[in-house]
Amino acid sequence: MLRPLLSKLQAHAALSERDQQAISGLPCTLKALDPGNYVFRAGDQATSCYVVLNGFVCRHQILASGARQILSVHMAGDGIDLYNALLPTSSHSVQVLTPARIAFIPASAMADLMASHPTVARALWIEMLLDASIQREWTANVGGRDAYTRIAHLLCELGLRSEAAQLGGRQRYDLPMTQEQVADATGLTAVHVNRVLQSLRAAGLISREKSPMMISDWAKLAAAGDFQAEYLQPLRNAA
Amino acid sequence: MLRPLLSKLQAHAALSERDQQAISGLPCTLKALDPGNYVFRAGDQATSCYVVLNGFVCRHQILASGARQILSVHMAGDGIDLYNALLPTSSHSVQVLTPARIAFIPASAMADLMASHPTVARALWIEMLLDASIQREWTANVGGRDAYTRIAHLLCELGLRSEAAQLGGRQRYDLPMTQEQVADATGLTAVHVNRVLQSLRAAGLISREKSPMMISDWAKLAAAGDFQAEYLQPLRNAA
DNA sequence: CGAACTTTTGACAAGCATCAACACGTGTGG
DNA sequence: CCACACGTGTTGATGCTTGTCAAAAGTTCG
Repeated sequence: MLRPLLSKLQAHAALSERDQQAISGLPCTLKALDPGNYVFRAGDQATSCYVVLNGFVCRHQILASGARQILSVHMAGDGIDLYNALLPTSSHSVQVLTPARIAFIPASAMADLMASHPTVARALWIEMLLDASIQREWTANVGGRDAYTRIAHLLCELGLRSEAAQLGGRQRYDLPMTQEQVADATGLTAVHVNRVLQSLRAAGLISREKSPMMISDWAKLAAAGDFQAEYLQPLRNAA
Repeated sequence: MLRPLLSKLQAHAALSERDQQAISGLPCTLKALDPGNYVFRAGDQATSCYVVLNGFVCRHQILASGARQILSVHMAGDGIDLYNALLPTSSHSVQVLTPARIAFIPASAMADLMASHPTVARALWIEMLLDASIQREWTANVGGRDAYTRIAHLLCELGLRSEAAQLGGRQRYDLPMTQEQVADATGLTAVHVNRVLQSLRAAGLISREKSPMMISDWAKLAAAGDFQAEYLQPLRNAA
C-alpha cells in the first residue's frame, strides 16, 4: 500500500532489502476522503503522519481576512508531516482537494523506523529538504511574480511533479484542481485565474481538454513561468 | 564561537556534555562580510554550512522580472543550510543584509556530527522543522495578506525571534533592514513600504527612534498583523 | 429535470506600482 | 572645511494589475 512512498524514498537513498521491508511493513490505516474533508486541523495534536495514495491534498491556512492560502499541494506518493513525532502540533491544516485515499501512519511508528533505520532516516531527511525547497519557491512565486507568470510556474511545477509521480507526462497530466483552488494556491482570485488561464490558452501555452491539463508548449510555458527546475532537483535525479 | 548555535539547539533537545562539546568543537572559519556580499551563490557547489554570529543575513532569489525576493531572514544564532551535506546544491543565494560575522562549517564535519551524535541530529532536525514552519508562514504572508497586515506580521516575527535570540525585547529590538530590504521580503515596493510604515506609526503601533525598531503596542501590532505565534512554537518553548 | 458547483463575462473600484523629484544624513576627497 | 556623491527615506501624480460584485452560461450528478 505504501509502495508510492517507497519508490519515492528509494530515489533519495539506496535502501537495503531490510529498509524496504520496514517501510512496507509500517502500520497504517487507510481513509478515503472527499473534497473539503480535513486530514488534520490546525492546532490539533498531531499523532499521525500521512501518505497520499491518490488524489490531491493541500496544506492551507485561513487568514484574518477570511481568505485561505494554500501552502502546498501533494499528490500520490507524497508524504505529509512525516516528522510529526518531533513537532507534535502544527499551525496549518491539511485538507483534501479531490477525492483521495490517504494512509495514516502513527507518528510513533515513524519515529521508531527512523531511529532503527538510518538510511531510511536519511531518505526522509532528503524528502524534507525537497519539501523545504519547494516551499521557498512558492514564497518567491506568490511574493514576486505577476499573475501570468505565477500561474504558469505552478502549472510547470505540478506537471513535473506529476511526471515524477508517474501520473502523466509534463505535456499532459491530470490537474484536478478547480480554478478557485488554483486561486487560493497562487494568492489570486478565481476570476483573475480564469482570465489568466484564458490568455495562456490564447498564447498557445496550454489547451484545455476537460480535466487533464494539457501543456501545448512546455518550453514556452516554462519560459513564461520563470521556471527553473533545479529546485526540484532530487526529483529530477530520480527521473 | 558557536555558542549562539549551541544554546539554540539546547532548546530543542537535551544535549549531553559530549554533545555540547562536539558542537563547540566543530571546525569553522569566521568571515566578516559587508552588506551586499554573498555567503553563497545560487548554483554553486555547497560545501559549507553557515551560522550567523551577528548581523542579518537573508536567502534570496532573483526573478525573471529582475526583482529580488527575500525568502528568509536570519539573525544571530541562526544556522543556514546546516544540511548541505545531503543536498549539495541550492537554487537560491545567501546574502548579507547588514555588516555580519558568519561562521563557515564544512558540510562534511556537520555530517559526521549528525552521524555520531543522534541527539544533536534530532535537535538539528527540529531546527529544520522550525525553519520550514516559518517558510510556510512567509508563503501565507506574501500570498494572502495585504501590505499593511503583511508588514505588521513581519515586524512581529522578527521581534519575537530577536527576543528569542536575546537581541532585545519584542517591544524594542534592532531592525537593521532598510525599507527596500523590507520591500523585497514582503514582495512590495520600497515606496509602498514607506507609506505603510507611516500609517503604522500614525496608528500608534510602532514608532521610530533611528535604527532600533520600537513597537509601541505589541498587542495591537500582532492583531493588525494577523500574527499567531504558534508557528514559532519551539522557539517559544525555549523562552 | 433540477440543484449545486464551476467557469465565464462585464463593469467598476481599489491597492499597489511606477516614475520623478526632493530631503536628509554620512562619508569622502579636493 | 566645504563640495559632492551616494544611499536612504519621503512625497506627489498617475496608471496598471488585480480585486470586487453580480449575473449568466456550462457542467455534473442525483
